[in-house]
Amino acid sequence: MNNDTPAAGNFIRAIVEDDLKTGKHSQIITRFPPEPNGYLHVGHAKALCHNFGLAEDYNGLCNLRFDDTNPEKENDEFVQAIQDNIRWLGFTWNGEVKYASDYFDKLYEFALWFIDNDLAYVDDLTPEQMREYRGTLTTSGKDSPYRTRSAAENHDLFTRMKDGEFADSAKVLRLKINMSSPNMNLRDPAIYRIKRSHHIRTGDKWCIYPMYDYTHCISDALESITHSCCSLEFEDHRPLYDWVVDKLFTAGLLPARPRQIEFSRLVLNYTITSKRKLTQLVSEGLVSAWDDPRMPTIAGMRRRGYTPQGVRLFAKRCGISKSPNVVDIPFLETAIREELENSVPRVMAVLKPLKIILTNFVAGETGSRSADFHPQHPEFGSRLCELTQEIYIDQDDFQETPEKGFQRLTLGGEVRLRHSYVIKCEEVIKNADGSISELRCSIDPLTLGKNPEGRKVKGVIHWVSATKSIAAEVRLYDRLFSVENPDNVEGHDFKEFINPHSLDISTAYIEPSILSVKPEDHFQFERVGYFVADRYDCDAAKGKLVFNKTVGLKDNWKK
RNA sequence: UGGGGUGUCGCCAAGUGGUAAGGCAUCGGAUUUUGAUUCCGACAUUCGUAGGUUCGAUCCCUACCACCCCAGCCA
Repeated sequence: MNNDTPAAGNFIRAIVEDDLKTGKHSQIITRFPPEPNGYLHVGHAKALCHNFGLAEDYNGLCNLRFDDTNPEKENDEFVQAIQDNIRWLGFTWNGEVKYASDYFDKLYEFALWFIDNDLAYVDDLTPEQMREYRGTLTTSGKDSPYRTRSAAENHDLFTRMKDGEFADSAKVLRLKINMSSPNMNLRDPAIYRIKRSHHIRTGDKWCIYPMYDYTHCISDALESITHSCCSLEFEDHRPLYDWVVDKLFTAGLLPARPRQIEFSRLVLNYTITSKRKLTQLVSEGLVSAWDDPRMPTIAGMRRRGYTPQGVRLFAKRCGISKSPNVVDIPFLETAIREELENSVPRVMAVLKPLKIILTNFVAGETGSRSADFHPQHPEFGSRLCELTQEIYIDQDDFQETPEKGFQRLTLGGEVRLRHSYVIKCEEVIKNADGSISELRCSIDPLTLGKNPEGRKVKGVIHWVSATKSIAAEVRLYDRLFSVENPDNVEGHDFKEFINPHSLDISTAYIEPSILSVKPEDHFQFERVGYFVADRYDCDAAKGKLVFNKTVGLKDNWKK
């Protein structure tokens, strides 16, 4: 089994344990707050496993809250897909799905409260002017001329903003904090903008929308979130988070004061996790869809054959810290493979067929063996591996003149047919162009279910009956990008690095037991790798068999 | 030249004043009708660098270096 490392003591768990021990909280509540502007990817999977995992492990709750404050980019397809992904990973959110937009009325009232307490003002500066007034990283900003408007005037103006009296972008509501703060986030951040855009939940009710920094912390507090975990880039938003929450909490308007804790986001080499760029791959048809098996999306990984347990194992192994969490794809693949190892049946399939005629095969006399679907798990059942006179083996398993160390079939050499006899290659039949067309081999009749006497046959190869095997479409995947960091190569667009060989479709011949396959059934094709029946295209009843290669087997043959 | 972070084995990652967990990878070896799996064993005298405090420092102090984030009416 996978030696599940104990949920590594990470620094956030240490904080949670301490809060529980000291009685600061009797129960923790975390939250996962995706913006529905794209599909969830492997980086979200890490964050999601952390937030939901924390709740699971400490008997707490985890809310699912869509951060739907920017109607221009958000849509319902994403809302649905995200929920599917989370359920698929096996997590359950607390109560109903929540939306930041559930709090739009509250948020509006609080904005008025900030205004009435002289902590917010309506600003008429244009976006360009605002940028100028903000100053730079090294120079202080300066106050907007509108900063000194009276509370009454601001109250009136903001009300009219809401009522649609002003054009989009004509005014914004800003918090009155400190224009010379070294922290840019505190230089009077805008918290409301005018934007006439149809919202997936609230329709056309609003023409002003609250912004992230203002919305997120208040939403957390309204839900009594105890630990609000996010990625590192929000570290210097924390003073703002605390500023907003403290003001409202002190005034008795909020039930809790959540704590924001930041950890590093996941970086997977040879892939991208920018939602904008993933969107581009889909919209430009560079991949088939968001769930293309080559996509690093949760939906893509699912279609590729990754399992929830495998993804969760991966996330756990990545850990939670504040140092850059850069990992290689094999690290992900190992977790997937490891989890599949003991949970899926094995069958034989030949991807690049080479025909063999068994010269001394006698129908009705030459025997066949029944074999378990998993060597360590007899409970998976068994099936007959029926030998026929003509079989296919994989082209890679034969070398006329073997290279050093090759222990498969050679001319004049012997090899074990898995679950069947030892055979010996007597003759190589070639085409006019010199390529091999078929092999003539003889069976050693004394080797069915037992080792030959007096000699050792080391090699074991897989095979299928040429006449009884089932042809199926197999989709072989390789990494989508050919460089480690496609996102970040100076002077180049990430699309230049798309691997032209990331998808290879071919035909495989699979043993007949495969006929009972159902979509999303996982298998190990022995000696080849793990495959999954495509969840949409595989339909055995209609005679259409389609398998996606999930991940190859480890290959320790050192050439 | 501002602010916020991070630097522990090839990659993740614990630890934190008492002499470096674990996982992945790698390398040996055993078992094996999958060159898979499984199993055993090896794998940082050293914690970005340089000083300092201390009986003792990866952990405290000082300086330095490298890298990441921040100037959206995005999240």
